[in-house]
Amino acid sequence: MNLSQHLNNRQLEAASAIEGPLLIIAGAGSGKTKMITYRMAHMLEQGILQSQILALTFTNKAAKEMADRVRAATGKRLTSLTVSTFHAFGVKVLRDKGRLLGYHDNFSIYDQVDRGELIREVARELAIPRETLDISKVGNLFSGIKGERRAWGEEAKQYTALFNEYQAHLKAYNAVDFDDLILLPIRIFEEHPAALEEYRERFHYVMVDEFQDTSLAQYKLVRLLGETHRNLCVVGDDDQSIYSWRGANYQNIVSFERDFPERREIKLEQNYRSTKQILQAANSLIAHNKDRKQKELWTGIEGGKAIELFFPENEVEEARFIAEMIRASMLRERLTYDDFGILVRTNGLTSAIEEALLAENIPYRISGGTSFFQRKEVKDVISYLRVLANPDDDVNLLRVINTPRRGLGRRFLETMRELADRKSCSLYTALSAARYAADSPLSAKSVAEVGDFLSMLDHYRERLLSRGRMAESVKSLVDTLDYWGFLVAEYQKNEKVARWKFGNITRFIEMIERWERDPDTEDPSLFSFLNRITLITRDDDADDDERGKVNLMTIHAAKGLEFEMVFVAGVEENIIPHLRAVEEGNTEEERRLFYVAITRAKQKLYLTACRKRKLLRDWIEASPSPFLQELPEGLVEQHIPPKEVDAEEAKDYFAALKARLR
DNA sequence: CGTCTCCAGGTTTTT
DNA sequence: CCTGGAGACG
Repeated sequence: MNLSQHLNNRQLEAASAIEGPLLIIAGAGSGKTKMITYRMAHMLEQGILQSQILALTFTNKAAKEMADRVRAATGKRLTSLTVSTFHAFGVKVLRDKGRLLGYHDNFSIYDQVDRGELIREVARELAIPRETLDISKVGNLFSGIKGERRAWGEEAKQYTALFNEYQAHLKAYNAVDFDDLILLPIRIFEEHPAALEEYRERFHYVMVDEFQDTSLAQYKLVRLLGETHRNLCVVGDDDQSIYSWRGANYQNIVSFERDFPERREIKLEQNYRSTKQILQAANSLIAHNKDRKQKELWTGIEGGKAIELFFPENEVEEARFIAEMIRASMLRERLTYDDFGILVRTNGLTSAIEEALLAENIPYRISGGTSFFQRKEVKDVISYLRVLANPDDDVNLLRVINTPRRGLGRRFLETMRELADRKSCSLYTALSAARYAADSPLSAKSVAEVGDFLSMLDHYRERLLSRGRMAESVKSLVDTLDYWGFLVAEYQKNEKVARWKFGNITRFIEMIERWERDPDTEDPSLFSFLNRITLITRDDDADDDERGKVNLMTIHAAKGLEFEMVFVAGVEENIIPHLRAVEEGNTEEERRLFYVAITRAKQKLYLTACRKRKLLRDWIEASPSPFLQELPEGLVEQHIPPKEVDAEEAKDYFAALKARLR
């Protein structure tokens, strides 16, 4: 393979530096993925074994894309190359070595919904009044503490007892939360040097993509693995760090420089994606951030068109404008649907746009929002599977014990929880005991119901844990539960909804079947299936029929993607930058977010800022985003409809914008 | 004792 | 607009 044929000098330098620590600062659109692909292909060509390489990414999509591209470049089957997200890697380590910390390999993984339910449950046990507890806030606090990005401050201290109980419950349920997937591997490696040694021996070459999005804990994990052989390559762009709320800390770039002083540093600054106009706008915007590594992105792409800024009356107008613009440009510019990206700050902003696209008959795909696996009906089935895999998982047992209804209600559960607390055992154990106990505190009717429930679980546990034909067993389970009858009863007024929901379950079962039959699935067991789907948010299974559609998504979801034509909707104060972020003092991150949005565009960028917008129930006046002032004058063509000019003029900001236009 | 119905409250980004 | 909790009914 001749690298210099495909890569520019900087890229070539990065791709050929295999030994020793390497820091690559890769600007937006600088051919990062290409460089990584060739770097990996080059490594394999140099005789490095697939099994010696560990590549860590942030999203499943990125992992899949990287593997696909390396496969395409080398033409090899990648049987033992590890390309995985941090969390998926954590699962692997935990399944491999979790026993060292007392975990069984059927552990459950809790997402933040489960986490919230567990916190609620623990708070109930500790008799903490519900109204004093903001579940999601406490959940974030716990996550922050576990990820070492928050300390036990004054206001946090009041939750110490709750936290300790939360942790104890997780352990008792043989469950881990997302933070544990990083933390527990670190603990395993710190407490069991032999395990660490084994992993260091195995992975001689470690690579991290989107390094600016790693958390402190993730960096610690990577450092542990790479400390001895020091073949650690990290690739990132501090200007695209947009996940600080989830613990991402681009200061890790500085830490890396400190921990690996002999590192080489390479900057990729040539942009192959966007026109001069777009790149200039992006550069000038991001220059307003104080805290960044100096770099100057440049492009050779000439002949670009102006960025255009429109001010629709409200979000319905905005959506219609975008839909019409797409229709018109398809003909004019000879573009196809998938050349368009519509980016928004929050998921809530997609609905008006969806409606307009539907009305215009424009096929679209939407990513983000509640994922397929979070839908209630799917989650119900998954909860059953989790309980079958791990009966001590109280959170999931609670979710299914009365769904569909079997007359085991609030009072019954209170009795059972009391019993479980008293014997300090799991609910499942308490149920099993109550079923046969002579002095059972339950009514005969409840005992009979519990008996049926447990027998049913036993039956399906046996079926699902023995190898093979999972999909069939799940289908049978759904039939036995009469979930269809349950849905019909639940949505009497709306049979369509019931049918749609059942359709989702059918789809879910088909997914199991496909996964089960896929020869690439290493371990087609219930455990590995459950672990896998917890870590999938987007429905990445459905990528075949998604071609030829307009892409509607949040800016976060758009990172790493590019489109010929990009619309950024809702470029308004309190949205970009988001009000909550500004309150928390994260304006710089919001600027980076806008930077990411702008740099997705190859040829043409449209920005829209509504005059009015419906918030909750009422209409509010909206103002254009202050970031618009940071774009260079003359680059942005502004379209203010003449009739609108007087009424809003009172808004001084708007007047300022208008003045600049003339 | 369990279920149904109505009402209030709340929406940043996601592995 | 959807969810979770409180109170009425069966």
